[in-house]
Amino acid sequence: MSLEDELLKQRLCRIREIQALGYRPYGGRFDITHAIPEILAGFGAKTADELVPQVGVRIAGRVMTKRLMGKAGFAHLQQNGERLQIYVKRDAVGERDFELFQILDHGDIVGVEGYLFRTRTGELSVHAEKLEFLSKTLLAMPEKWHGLEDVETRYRQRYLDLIANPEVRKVFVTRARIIASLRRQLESRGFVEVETPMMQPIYGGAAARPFVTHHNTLDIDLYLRIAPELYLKRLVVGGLERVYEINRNFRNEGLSKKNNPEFTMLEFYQAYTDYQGLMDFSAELLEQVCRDVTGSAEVEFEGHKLDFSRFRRYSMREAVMEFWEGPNRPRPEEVCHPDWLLHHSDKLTPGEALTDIFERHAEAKLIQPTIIYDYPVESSPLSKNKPEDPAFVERFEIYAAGMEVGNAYTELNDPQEQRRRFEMQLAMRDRGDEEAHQMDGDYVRALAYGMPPTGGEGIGIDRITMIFTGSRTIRDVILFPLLRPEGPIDLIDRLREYDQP
RNA sequence: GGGCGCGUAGCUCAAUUGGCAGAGCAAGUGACUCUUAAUCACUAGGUUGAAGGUUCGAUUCCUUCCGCGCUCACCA
Repeated sequence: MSLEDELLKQRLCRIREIQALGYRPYGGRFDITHAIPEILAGFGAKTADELVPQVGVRIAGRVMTKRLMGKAGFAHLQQNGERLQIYVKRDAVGERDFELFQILDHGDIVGVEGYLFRTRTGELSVHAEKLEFLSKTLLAMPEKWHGLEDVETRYRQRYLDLIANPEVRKVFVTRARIIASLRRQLESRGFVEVETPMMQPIYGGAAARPFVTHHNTLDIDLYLRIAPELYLKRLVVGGLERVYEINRNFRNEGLSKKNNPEFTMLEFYQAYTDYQGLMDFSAELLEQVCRDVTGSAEVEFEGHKLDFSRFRRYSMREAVMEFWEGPNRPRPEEVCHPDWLLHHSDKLTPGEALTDIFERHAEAKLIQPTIIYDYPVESSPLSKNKPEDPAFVERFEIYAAGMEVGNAYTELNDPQEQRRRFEMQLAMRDRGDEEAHQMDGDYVRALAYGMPPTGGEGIGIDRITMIFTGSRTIRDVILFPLLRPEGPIDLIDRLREYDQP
């Protein structure tokens, strides 16, 4: 019999002992007067004298440590990532509660009624007068000193990660604050939050391979969306002139430190502005997120201090010249010249070559928050051309920590030009490009009713969360990142074996 | 999908050139009414990810498979 098996049997026995003492092993409602973090915040600075007269409290939490010394003992209860000590003395709680305390295991969840005091060593603690049992753990907690290190277990059993590693909880609280900051800022500027289809008959708005699913009643294949873009712009046509969505996109592509197949995007559209207007707005938006989350306009990421109060701005051509690696740094006339571009890339068109060169030379060096603007038309079928240079579009991307975190452009609102762009994409698709856009007839029809001049932008929530939480991998900012399925969980068989009604 | 690396007790980690698989925490028993990584004494716990091979002998070397990580490709 394995040790784990032995432990499970012991714990199942404990359930009967708990019942024999008159407690429910999986208890019910327990009204608390304070959450543990509230007690620490409200009373953490009070001296022993200031805790007189007695401050009565009812608290609840998970037993994380326990020190039993004959007829008294201490334990730390954890709630919402913070710990408070309780002192349980037989003379104070009575025989029955003390017997319960003696058989508590690490990981059990209990309620405690008592009063606040300071121990001889000065730690704020609850002097217990009554215990209630709330929930039994059947499995061993991770090691109390080192926590849970195994990355696979951390991702597969995130609940254990959250119990054992308080800093993990902070990452996800910060993620929620980032999203709240964005919502607050957008709402204050009159943006309306909407939800558009996740399941789409035609996928568009980005270049990516989709996931396919099937609807039985209609007997049609549907795609999980790769972007909400084309639906949000339909709404701008309909008069929702400031509109946004924060939701999941799905792309059937490889996994990496920066990519998870499902990820969260903010997309917003604002009528009557253009990409220049959005550059200023983006810088304000992200600086405010940084201030809301860190308290300043700077955040530390892998040894760099990223300053969100000063966005740098380069055109893509300027960036190639500025960040060129090696000798023969190109001159302005070279980065504009098709022959030079095609000579320095194996791509087939000057525009694709410029993008390729930019990605190879510059992208990883864009550590400080940076805006790169003016993209070649080839990779941007939904953006408006630059009037003075139709080979380029009014588009920019936001980089920070060497990652692309945002993408924005002046929206193409000419239906005739949009039809031509879609047909170019169809030609690329015929040549085998799976990621080329499909023709979206209804989207062109919507544009044909007239869409106001509009700027639109997408910001990768997971990636900015990485930056604002100092996370090296996207898996550390997604609660349940995609892993290969685990196979049968043998706990189920063992529970069945030991099941006694 | 390619390359490289890792997988040892529930958890965190050791194990010399291929030579009896170990420690701390967690668990069990006992002592202890201000401890805090509680302490002290004793006890138990392993198909070294799986299968095969080389060898007198494999955690260690080889092959295949499984899982994870890094990286490249794909992709923002």
